[in-house]
Amino acid sequence: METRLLRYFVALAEELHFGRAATRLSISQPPLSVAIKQLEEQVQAQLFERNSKEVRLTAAGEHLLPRARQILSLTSQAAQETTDVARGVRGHLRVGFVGSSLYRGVPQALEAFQKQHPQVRVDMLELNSAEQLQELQQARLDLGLVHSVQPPEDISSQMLMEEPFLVAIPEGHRLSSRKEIDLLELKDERLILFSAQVSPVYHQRIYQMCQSRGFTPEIRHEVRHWLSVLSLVSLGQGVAIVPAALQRVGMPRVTFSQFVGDQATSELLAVWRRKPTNPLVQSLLGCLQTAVDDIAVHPLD
Amino acid sequence: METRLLRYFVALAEELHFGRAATRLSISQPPLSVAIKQLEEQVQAQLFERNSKEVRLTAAGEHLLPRARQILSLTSQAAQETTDVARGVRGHLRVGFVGSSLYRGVPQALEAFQKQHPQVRVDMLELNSAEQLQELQQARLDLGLVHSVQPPEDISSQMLMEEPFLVAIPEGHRLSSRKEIDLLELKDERLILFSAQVSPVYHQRIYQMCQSRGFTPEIRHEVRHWLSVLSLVSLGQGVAIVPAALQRVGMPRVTFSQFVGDQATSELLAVWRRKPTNPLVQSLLGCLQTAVDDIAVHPLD
DNA sequence: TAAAAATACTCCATAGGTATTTTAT
DNA sequence: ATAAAATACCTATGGAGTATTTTTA
Repeated sequence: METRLLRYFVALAEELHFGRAATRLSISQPPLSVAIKQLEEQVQAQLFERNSKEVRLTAAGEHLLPRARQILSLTSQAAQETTDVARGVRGHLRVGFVGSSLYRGVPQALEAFQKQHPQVRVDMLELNSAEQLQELQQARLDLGLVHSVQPPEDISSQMLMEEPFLVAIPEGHRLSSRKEIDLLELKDERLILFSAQVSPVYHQRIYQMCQSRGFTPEIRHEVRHWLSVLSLVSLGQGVAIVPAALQRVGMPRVTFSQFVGDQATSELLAVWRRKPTNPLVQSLLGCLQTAVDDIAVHPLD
Repeated sequence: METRLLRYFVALAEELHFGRAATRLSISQPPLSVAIKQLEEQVQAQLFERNSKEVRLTAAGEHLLPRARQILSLTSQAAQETTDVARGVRGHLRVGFVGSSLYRGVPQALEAFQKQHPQVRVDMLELNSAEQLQELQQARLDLGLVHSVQPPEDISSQMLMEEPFLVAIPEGHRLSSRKEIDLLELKDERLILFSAQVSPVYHQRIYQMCQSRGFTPEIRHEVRHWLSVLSLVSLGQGVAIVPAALQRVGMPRVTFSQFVGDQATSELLAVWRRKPTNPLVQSLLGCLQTAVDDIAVHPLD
């Protein structure tokens, strides 16, 4: 039962006149007669009771009509939607992100993207970098927002931002309000570290920074969320080495100081499958880059 | 977007291999390549990312796949159902009936019919004879069960049963337990008549019976349901002239007597549109005739 | 008798086949 | 180097057109 026959059937059922229905279909009357006969043979059912004066639907025709209409409408709808998905007007994106990206413009980027693409559903999944790469390769994720990694061959990546680590210090601490701090000054401080389990990349980088400066940091607290890190600093439980973006959280009783000289940086990368290319990924990437750059331009507003 | 292309698309989406999909579709590989390309042009979307080593769905393809499956399934379902409707296996019947038909085997006929056609929905509408004819002609009814009428040209009819009128008399009444009664004996009795509004045919016939015997019946009660007629008789409010089938109700304290000689009969006719013929109508007619005949054979069991 | 559906036939578009080329790993 | 998709080309089915016949109200 081809779509064409259903289209002809619906036209005839609505006009109840072969000539008029044929005109509406932009064909001549004989092929419509033939087509209807063919459809009737295919379903082994007479669909119309007809003579030279009138055309009426049979019970079987009455049964088919609403179904044919539904099928035709679903068909054109599916075609239109598919076009829209290809155009990037409509669709579904699954985006992974590391927790710190929330303080680096990602929420703003999402808001802008949703405004541009109201028909697109975006699902956000908080995962660490390694997990995101895995999910990407299994095509369970369309885009990842990760810390610096070596992306595999079939994964593209784009650096969104790179920012220095700062020291977060509680007010009243001996180092508080210092403009610059040497990493070595933190030697005997209680360090609040982000969980190695949740972000091994970050954890390892801090560790290596200290080691290369000649000391092993004393780890007191290991927490699973950046807000917890800042909270503990705020409560005077120690100092923390955090990406600069964390300044924007506005946590009370916490001051931030730069390191003397060049230090390792915290990176935010977007990663996605090289093929097949989902046009929405490119579009979202644009929003991300814009939002991230905006954040960088107004570092403390 | 023809059904054929959707079939090919689903096959390829499931096999993810042109050769295997083509085999499954019983065609060769090249026409499948051409067909997929054609579909992609129609929806202006690449549906598969493909090279000589692998075939994968794009986001647009992922979007289309479930919809294509649904459309194909609805299509074959609609075709099958339409065939069934034409065969009389499945469908929908709207049946009108006059109240008295409930005591003439119609419920039994329906039960038998439903057993034979579990996929058929039967809607019953209690209407008087004239209303049924109107509804039939507007195709809002498939079958009517009416009292004797002159059916119009485009309406077929079949006499289901014809039975004498009896006199229903309360126990203890002077005429009670009489085997035969002359109509004239009812001259001064209080007659309980069925509503002229609900059944003008019946009402008029009783009236004419009396008139032709030389008297005008005294009308005391005019009720809208046969059970009400019998109830009033049972309560000693009068006598009634009722179709013989009413004996089967088993109303207590009511006896039934025949009229002397030939009297007018109460008929039950089935009526239906001559065209288009719904096969279910013929089938239900068969059940009705059987059930009605059964009733006639066992008049008092 | 007249309006409309069905039939007869012709033509051409296109679905499908075979042979071959291109492509990507 | 090889497996697999794309392309080229041919054939034949069948969809659509015109002319005509049949049907029935």
